[in-house]
Amino acid sequence: MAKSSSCAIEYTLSLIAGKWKTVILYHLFHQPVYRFNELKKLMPDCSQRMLSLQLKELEKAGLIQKKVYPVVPPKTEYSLTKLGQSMLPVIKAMDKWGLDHHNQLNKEP
Amino acid sequence: MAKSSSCAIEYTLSLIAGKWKTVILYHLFHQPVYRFNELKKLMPDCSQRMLSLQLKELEKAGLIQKKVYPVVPPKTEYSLTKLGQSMLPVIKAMDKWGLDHHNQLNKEP
DNA sequence: ACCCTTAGTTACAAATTATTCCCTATCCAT
DNA sequence: ATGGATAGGGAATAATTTGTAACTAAGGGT
Repeated sequence: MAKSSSCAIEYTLSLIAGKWKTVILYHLFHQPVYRFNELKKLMPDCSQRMLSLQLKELEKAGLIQKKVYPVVPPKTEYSLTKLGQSMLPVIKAMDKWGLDHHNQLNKEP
Repeated sequence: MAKSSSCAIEYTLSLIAGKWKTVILYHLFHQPVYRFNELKKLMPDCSQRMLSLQLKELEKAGLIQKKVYPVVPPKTEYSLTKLGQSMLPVIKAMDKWGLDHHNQLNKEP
């Protein structure tokens, strides 16, 4: 995304700044392996194409990896790489902040 | 930015996702008060316009506040709100990750 | 009279991201 | 023969973000 970043934070942000990337990472922290359509179901507002793009970028960044089974119908499995796992503190901090401060969330009984 | 987010992480990301927002927050954590041009100097690649926009969005999000002194030439001071301060763990985690993993950074002696 | 400073704004162009809709391949079941 | 399931790809378009450059106000200094 960003060509170069003089600053550590910019760099981190450049890797996770896509609209769905942090959400994907979040899900993969909760369950280590997901198939494409399983992720899709977890993110109903994310179109198939966007999911595909975001996965591709995460993969390119080295945060996730995918395993393709040459079967019919196709089957792929996505999981975090070691690098991706190291992002856990960031994702966790963001999740916690959101839970603590997004009042619109889980308000109704 | 995002209209609504079903998920905590998306919400957090929506508030800090601008190109310079995390950097601004980062600087304000290090020094609690900055003037516009002081921030500008810390972020040479950020244009005046972008800085202005990002500050405005951070303010709208309630993460920073600004104090305007009605003097000539103008003087304004930016600082974190309480809400902004609560973002520290997120910013810190991102900074740490970037430092740990951005090899291009501080490589040469 | 003219320039400097600060903290912006405006207008416009360019680049990046996101959305929509439809298309592919292959095998299995009906 | 048709339709379904899975994991995408492609093209066109829309929306958003970012970049560039010039402009403003108001007072002080020379």
